[in-house]
Amino acid sequence: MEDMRSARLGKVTLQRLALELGLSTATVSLALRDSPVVADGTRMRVQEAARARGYVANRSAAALRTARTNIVGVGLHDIVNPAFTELLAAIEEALSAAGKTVLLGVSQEDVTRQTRTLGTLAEYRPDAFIVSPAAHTQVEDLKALAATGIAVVQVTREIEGSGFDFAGSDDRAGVALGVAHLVALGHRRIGMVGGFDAISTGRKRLAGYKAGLAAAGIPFDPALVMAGPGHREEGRRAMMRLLALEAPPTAAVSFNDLSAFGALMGLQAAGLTAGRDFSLVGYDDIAEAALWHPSLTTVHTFIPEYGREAARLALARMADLSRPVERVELSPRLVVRDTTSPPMPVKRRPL
Amino acid sequence: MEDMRSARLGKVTLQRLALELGLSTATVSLALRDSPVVADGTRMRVQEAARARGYVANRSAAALRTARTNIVGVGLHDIVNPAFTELLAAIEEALSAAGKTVLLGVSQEDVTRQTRTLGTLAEYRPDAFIVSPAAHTQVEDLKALAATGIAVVQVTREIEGSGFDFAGSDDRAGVALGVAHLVALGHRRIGMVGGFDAISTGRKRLAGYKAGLAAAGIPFDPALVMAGPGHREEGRRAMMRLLALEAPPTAAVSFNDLSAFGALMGLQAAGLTAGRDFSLVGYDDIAEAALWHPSLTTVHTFIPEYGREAARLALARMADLSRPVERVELSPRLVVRDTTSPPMPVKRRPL
DNA sequence: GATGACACCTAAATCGTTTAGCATGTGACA
DNA sequence: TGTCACATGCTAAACGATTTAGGTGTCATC
Repeated sequence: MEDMRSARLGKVTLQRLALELGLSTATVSLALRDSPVVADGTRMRVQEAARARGYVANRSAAALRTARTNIVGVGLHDIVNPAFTELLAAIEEALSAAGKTVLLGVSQEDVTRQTRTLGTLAEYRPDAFIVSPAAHTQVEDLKALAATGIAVVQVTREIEGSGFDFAGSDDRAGVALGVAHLVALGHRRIGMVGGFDAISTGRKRLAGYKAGLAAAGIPFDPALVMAGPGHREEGRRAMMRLLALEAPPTAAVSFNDLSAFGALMGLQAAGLTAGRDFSLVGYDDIAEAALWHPSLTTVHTFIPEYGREAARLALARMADLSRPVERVELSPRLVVRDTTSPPMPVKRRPL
Repeated sequence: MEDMRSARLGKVTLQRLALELGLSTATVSLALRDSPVVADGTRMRVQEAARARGYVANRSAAALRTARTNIVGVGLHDIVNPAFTELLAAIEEALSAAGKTVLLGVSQEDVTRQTRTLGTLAEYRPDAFIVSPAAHTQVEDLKALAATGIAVVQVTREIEGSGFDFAGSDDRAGVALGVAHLVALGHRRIGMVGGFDAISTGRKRLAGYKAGLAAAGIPFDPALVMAGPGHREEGRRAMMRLLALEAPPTAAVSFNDLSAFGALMGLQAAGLTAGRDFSLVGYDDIAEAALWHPSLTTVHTFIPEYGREAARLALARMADLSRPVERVELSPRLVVRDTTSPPMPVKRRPL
């Protein structure tokens, strides 16, 4: 009884298929993969039988033999932020189109968890890793991944000096664009909401902020920088603190759209209207940005594009481990919507 | 230095480790997995050596031998909708805590793509599948996955009569809650935005809409149902169409928050204010709902909770394939915010 | 009729683990 | 001294695919 069931449900392997067809496993294997060395008739017979018997290849076995898994490990520090969801979706789509499958790991911005997660992923011997490293990741953490000859590509964030491929946006230029826009509108006192030192994007975006100010000849005032992770809640608090300053800014750029949304809430809570009483520029241009009320002026960073680039880099590197390191930094574009306007002409507060 | 040496000496495998330690692979294997049959001293020696040499187990080999991969295939029809992102994040977290890794597949609501994707995932022999099936998925499509003895769990959506475990929200009750809320506010003419027949959630939510009306003794009017997928853009169009009716509704429930956001935009475009001129209830309560302006009254569906439930069901079923089928339907909760209010007392339009 | 050339297929050796079943060594005990 | 029990490790056979290095049969050519 048990036998019958297991016989019926019995796993159909290459060997079983070969047996049933009176062929060798070699021929069946080659036939299934459309090798030109097997005769057309045989190939069709094999493929037909495979279909009929519901044969499903066993990648573990193939991987063991070939040292190729067609798996790409994708390690992100967060997937709930819509920006990273878009990124993940783009990476998944591009890889899947190339016949690769995504093995997912999420670090939650925690290096310990990242080490554990990536270590586990590594046991599956992915052909490549695409990683957006958690804050405080060290060069060695990434190097360890590459040690076994696995391609490693950084996306969005990078560990400077790691020497791995990178795809992301030119964050420095991007935030500078936002500042330039505010300056052009007439703002001189411009704050920054969110962003922190422990990640490359934080550093690059802060640098962009400073560069933008410098280009306009505006001195940098550290009091106007409200560092923090890119959360909504954190953005709200940052805005409250900006508004509570002795000499509050009339405008701000922010680390990402999420913190900008929080900042918008902060403005609202303070009875101010963005785009009239205060100007705000976001970063990323996630779908929500256009729909917010008022709609968010922000910097569009082509996330799906650089997600696809990351996939391309991974495919290229796994094809040739020794190719020159490639960095892809897409130029962001300013998208002017309703949260920016010239500064209020007169009194905002008793200065 | 250490790295370079091990890199030069080639891949460090169990066998190599065994050789270097003067032990058999059997012993090393057992030692690494803390088997009690190996002496304490030996175990420590082995584990120390493994650490020192940077040994990374090869899951393909282990999987081949044990027919266990510790992989769970997660097939979603969409990951960009924040509701599914939250779901994915919850599933990933729960599985990862149980030592399982997520192999991701996205169907984009396309059965053909789903078949291909899940077929590919199957080659990796996941211990279980957690699936939110694309529209028009047939029972056989899922059965095919389970054929090889893989645990299959449905999440969010289900294929009725498939006989697989399921975790989701009680959508019928949920939407009925929303309708009841509108009825209690005094609305009698209530529309429905989004949702379609080809998916179980569409059917269940429509049923909830009808049930809600019936409970209030309000006749069902098919003209008030604007079916469609749960997109923002589609919600906007649906609202425009509702407002263009001869006798437009004074309120509506919607298939999900995304279509509700679209509907809010539609209202705004029509110069109406949600929560004053028109009442709207969303579904899911994604983070964005509370932040929208005005904030969205919606039905909270405990997405992370049922994501975790799905993970639990998958773990349970992979431990015991013959356990009784389990369905988990969490009861949603109405969250009243600012988009609902009593109907405008007098004229809305020339009727 | 020997000789290749060619088309097609096969035997067998891997890949790195796990595990059933057996071997060895050591004391305790009769 | 012989026997038993126990602790500890080892041998060897899987697992299911891929691939190298042939093997076999057929046909044209010299």
